This record gives sequence, structure tokens and C-alpha cells, in this order.
Amino acid sequence: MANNIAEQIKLLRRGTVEIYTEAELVEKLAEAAKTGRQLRIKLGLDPTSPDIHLGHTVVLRKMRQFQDLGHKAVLIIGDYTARIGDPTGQSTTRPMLEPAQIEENAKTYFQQAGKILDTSENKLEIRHNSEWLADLRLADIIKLAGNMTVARMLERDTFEIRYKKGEPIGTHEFLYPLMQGYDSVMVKSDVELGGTDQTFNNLVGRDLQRVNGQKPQVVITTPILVGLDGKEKMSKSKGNYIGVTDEPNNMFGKVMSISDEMMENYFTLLTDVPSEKIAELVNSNKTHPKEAKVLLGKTIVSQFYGQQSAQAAAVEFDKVFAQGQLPEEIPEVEISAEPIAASKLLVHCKLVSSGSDAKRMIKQSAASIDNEKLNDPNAVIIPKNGMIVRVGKRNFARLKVNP
RNA sequence: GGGUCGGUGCCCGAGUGGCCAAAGGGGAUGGGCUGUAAACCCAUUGGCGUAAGCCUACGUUGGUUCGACUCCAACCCGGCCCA
Repeated sequence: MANNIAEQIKLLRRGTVEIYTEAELVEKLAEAAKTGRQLRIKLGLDPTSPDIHLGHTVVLRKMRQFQDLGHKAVLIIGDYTARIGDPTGQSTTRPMLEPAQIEENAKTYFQQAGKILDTSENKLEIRHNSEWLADLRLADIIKLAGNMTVARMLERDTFEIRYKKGEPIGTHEFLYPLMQGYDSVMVKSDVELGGTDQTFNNLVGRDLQRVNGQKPQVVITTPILVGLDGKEKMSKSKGNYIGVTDEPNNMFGKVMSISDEMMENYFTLLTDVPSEKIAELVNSNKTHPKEAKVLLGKTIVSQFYGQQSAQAAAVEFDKVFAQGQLPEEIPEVEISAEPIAASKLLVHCKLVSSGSDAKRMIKQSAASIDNEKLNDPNAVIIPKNGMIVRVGKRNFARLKVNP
């Protein structure tokens, strides 16, 4: 690994928005190099939604870089926070979670995060914040709260925006940044990573550490990855995400659907392709955008499934979408040999959400059987083995007739 | 606690007794153009029913009315102002 501090900084700086402060980071890295002490790199995670997507991997990849430089990842499971119901999600309060559910989620999370992180024992430490938060008494909490002013709290942009818009802000919401900051104190973190949406919370950690006589952590913020729609942040609930457990073909296809403008961002944040190379790839005079995107797709898929699967996904994609051929694998649907109305058949194959939807699709001539367009929802179909039912470009079903 | 405004379909938002499954926009889906890109264009967007039509839906519960998303009452939730 790079021993040169300047090189380390260059590496760590890629794909970050801000480092508070870089000078302090240099100092810590230098000290670590000199004394051999591992830096403690903190990352808080929310155990309410276990499945992780590429948006999460941005910060996880940054964590991995620190690990590769010899430092220790300290993951904090916000189990206590989750038990109360974390309101950080801008508007609505999240539901409280049972401890068992939290553990379940955390397990899934680690399974998935392990695809990015180094999970060897001396590189990873996992803590639950209930460990110290559960024991705090009211007096402790009030004292903690005394470290923060209301004006300061309102600087936080989500609060500021909501306050100006007249949206409710629960008093307890002021406690979350304090709790997270307190986590930093308790694990003696040297560096905290997080998306830009966590900036405020993480900076509070610095304040609290200072108050508690610790050297303040360096806060590194990473960009929020834009989702497939090109507008909003990638999130499961918005459905604009690429999950790390998505099948290779699906993953590749999703990458192919992003807009050209997003490629540079994805290359920078989700791959190790050197920036000079990226510049060439996103310059449409030098590289055809589609070619660049295929490379992007392959690179991303191979991180999770290896070169071979990535290549296969690219081939399959070309076959199905560029050439309009049938995909390799078509879900098989069992059905009885009874004659059935076309619209019902689509419902049976789960290619549409309802009978009405089926009728709509047929009316728009979006549905076909064995490549023949359907035009009458009531047409009677006699199911035959191997019949291919299709709706739109990408929804297929192959019939399997039960005698 | 008092006053006041408001709660509508996935989201935003119009509607203020029948013409309302509810304007408009966003999103989503299907199609066109393409590189399953963007932009743009067209269409669709509660469920059931072959259809006529029926059912469910406008915070909750009751009421007025031939008829309510629209009026009344109570309740629940939220904003703002006052204390």
C-alpha cells in the first residue's frame, strides 16, 4: 500500500465532497504511519432497511480504502436509535423496531456489506449503540443536550427547510445528532464517514469529542448517489436503485438505463477506473457513450459476480434488447389446459397487476403470445406447453401446462 | 388552553350538493424515435365484469338530503397566531 501520505490523501480524496479537515487527516495519517496505530474509522448504519444498494457502497468503498491502508472499520449499528424510531428521513417518523428484527436486519446488512468491506478480524469492529445509550439517565441526556443550542440545531438543513416550510419537527429529533455524536465519543473515532446528508450529525461528533477531551474526528462526506431516474437519491423506497444482490443481468440492464450524464459520476464513485481513463470514456468524441456504458455495467457487475458473469450479462443484454430475441431464462408459469381469456392469462402469468391492467395492455397492443399481438382481451386462448406470453419489451412467461 | 386554517387517488393539488373514479401536474407503465441514454411525441394510469353495469375511494364516526368529496355534529391528526 501507498506509504506516502500525499498519495494516501489523493486516494482518499477521490469521490468525496468535503473533508473536515484535510489538515487533520494528514496529521492523523502521519501519526498512524509513525506509531503503527490503526485509525478508527466510524460509520453509522441504519438497521431499519437491511438491503443495501449501490448508493450505500459509495461510502463503503471509501471505508474499504481505509481498511486497505491498514485502518480499522468501526461500524455502529444504530439499534438504540432504531428502537425509538429514527426521524432523520426528513418527514415521517419511522416505525419502531423490535430488537430481534434489528439483529436480523444487521445480519443481512453485513452479509451484503461484506461484498465491499474487508471482514477480517483486525480490520473490522462492530458495535451497537444501545451498549452505551441504553444506560444514559435523564440527567446525562440533559447534560448532553446542553452541549448544543437551538440556533445551532436549526442550522442543520433538513431542520431549517422544514422549519421554514412550517413542517413539524419533533423535539426528540434534536436528540439524534447528539446521540450519534455521542457514539463517536464512545468509540473514540478518528474519522467518521458518511453521506453529505449526515454532515451535521457527524460534525456534532467533533464538538462532543472536543468537550470530552478527545481529539475531534475527521469528518469525510461522500456524495449521495443519484438513482436511476437521474434526479433523486438512490433509495429502495423510490425504486430507483441497483441492489447489490440484484441478479447480474438485471444489474447490468439497470446500469444501461442510466442517462449519459450520470456515467462520469458512477464511474468515479462506483469503480476504481482511474480518473484520466474516465475522462476519455465520457468524452463522446473519443468513446461512444453506449460503449462506455457497457464498460461501466461490466465493471460494476464484475465487482459482485466476477468477470465472467459480467460478460455474460452484456451478451444477454445485447441479445434481448438490441436484437429483440428471447432472453435465456424465462420464468415458467404453471397453468391448466382449460381455455382461458387472454386478459386472465396475463393476470395468471403475473405479467400485469390486474384484469383492468391486462385489458389496457392488450388494447395498447403491448401483449403477445408466441410473437403474435393480442388485440382482444376476451380472446380465448388454449394454453400449450412452451407458449411464450409477453407484455411490453421485457416481461415474459413460458407456459407449462398441467395435465 | 383560546383563535384560525387545513386533512382528496402513488405524490402534489383543484373541486365546495347531482354533469365526480374526481381537473391539472409529477411519477409510473405501454408505444414512437434511439444506444432499453437524454430530450421530444402519443396513449394509459381504482377494482370486478364479454358488456350494460356494479363495487370501493376524498381523515374517522354518525347525521341532514331523493342524492354528499361537497352541508351539519363529534372525534382524531397537522400548520399558523395568541397565551
